[in-house]
Amino acid sequence: MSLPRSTVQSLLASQELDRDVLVKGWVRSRRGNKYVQFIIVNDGSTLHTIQAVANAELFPEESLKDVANGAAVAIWGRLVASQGKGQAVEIQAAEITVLGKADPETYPLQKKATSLEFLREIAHLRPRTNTFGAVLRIRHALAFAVHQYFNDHGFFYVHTPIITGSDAEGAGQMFRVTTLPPEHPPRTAAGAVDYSQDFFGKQTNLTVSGQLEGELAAMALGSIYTFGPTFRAENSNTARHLAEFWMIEPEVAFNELEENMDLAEDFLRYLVRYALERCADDLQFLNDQYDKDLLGRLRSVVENDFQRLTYTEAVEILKSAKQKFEFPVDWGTDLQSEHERYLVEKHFEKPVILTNYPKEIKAFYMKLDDDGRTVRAMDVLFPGIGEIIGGSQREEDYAKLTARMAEMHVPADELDWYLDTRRFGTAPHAGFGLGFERLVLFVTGMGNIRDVIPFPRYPKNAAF
RNA sequence: GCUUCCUUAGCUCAGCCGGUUAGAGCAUCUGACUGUUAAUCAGAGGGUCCCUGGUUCGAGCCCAGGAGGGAGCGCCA
Repeated sequence: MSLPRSTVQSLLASQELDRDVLVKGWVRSRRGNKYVQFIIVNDGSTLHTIQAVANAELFPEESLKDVANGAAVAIWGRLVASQGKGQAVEIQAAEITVLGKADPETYPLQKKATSLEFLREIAHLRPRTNTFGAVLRIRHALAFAVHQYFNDHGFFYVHTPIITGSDAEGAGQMFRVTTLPPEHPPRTAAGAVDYSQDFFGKQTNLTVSGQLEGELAAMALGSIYTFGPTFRAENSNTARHLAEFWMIEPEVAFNELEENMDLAEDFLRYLVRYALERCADDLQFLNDQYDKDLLGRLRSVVENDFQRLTYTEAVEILKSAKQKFEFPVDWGTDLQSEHERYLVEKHFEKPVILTNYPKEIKAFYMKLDDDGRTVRAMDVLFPGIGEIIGGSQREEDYAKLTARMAEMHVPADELDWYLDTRRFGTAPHAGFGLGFERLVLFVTGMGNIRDVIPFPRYPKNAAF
């Protein structure tokens, strides 16, 4: 019996019946009587399961004792049209081997649905559930689509460093990377920790963004993107933040804000369309189980243009809104979640791109508008998610950039390498950052970002 | 970090005004059933009521502190 293993997905789609097959997977359920037993198997290749039928002449009930929920099994048999009603095909089992037992008394997953909070505590086993199988397959498809899109559009994938020697990237608190002994680190004469004796001879951190390095690459290769892990040591306790997450950051030389928005919109639409086309079963399952509006919302994103408006226009809309807000709206302050939600979910009822924010509330590298008050920033806001993309046209003028850095107390000496792009052959360029988990959150309709990454990292939690 | 809610069987939860031996559904185990579809039916086992301290004749229930979890807010992607 040296039959190659077939996936459940390929067997369910097979037109070729009455042939010998081998399937390997994990038992989801076994039921029946002393004459016939039905074994339901999933192997992760698809949301769906295949049913193996074990007749008592070949398999007395005692012999199937270990074929319990959660056990890994190999089943040889004949792929046949099902006699039952719930499925088109099934396997008439000839031989069943238990590859790995799962004690029903202690196996934490049961046939019945359970809470996402409980599954978060057993994140090492939750991929075996329908929900997380679906989420992880969709996550894969979206990651693949990211590379597909950029490759098709002439972008180069650039690997920016995970460990960074700069702590001035301006995107939040960083995790320190060091090999110095925490109890007795070497000290300088002045008593400070002597990082010159550390592994890299200086203070190093985990990256909070690959953008600055991405800009360097874009100023040579033209169109680039990064797609890698990113770390923020911020005490953010929300359903939309992680301490470790994956970020996609395209950067394009010669692009200005308008083209940056075009790229963001086309890119997001492509990703959502890709998932709708490739992950129909998984999305249908999530739609039915969690969010009846999911598929409609995804189609609406694919079919409708995003609403573009400036920060100033948004403030005017919010000020004349009938709705009362907890926080007042005032030009110059950043918009609150409730304001963004109003614009996206109530006023426009579609994704919104907000541009030209006051310079005071945005990063130092964003290009100053001619009025000197606003910068060429853009935030893409999605229903239920909030900010899914943050980006800008970058300040390419050396004098203006260094002036902004001085105003915002960004140490220019540490970013001298970055300033070289403005010294030598500077040019307009623009880019943005897309939080990959926020994209997966939107596409799957999950409510908590901790449920769209296999092993979530957040304050007080680094299990597994 | 702030606000607020929650923590009772493996899971999801109920538990009245503080009062005898803490309950249900599902799961598990045993049995029944000739093709089941989250199979069904019958029975059984299963509890540190999150922890610590307090009030009380008596605490799952009231009080204080702590731990863990959810939701919202802030920071942002």
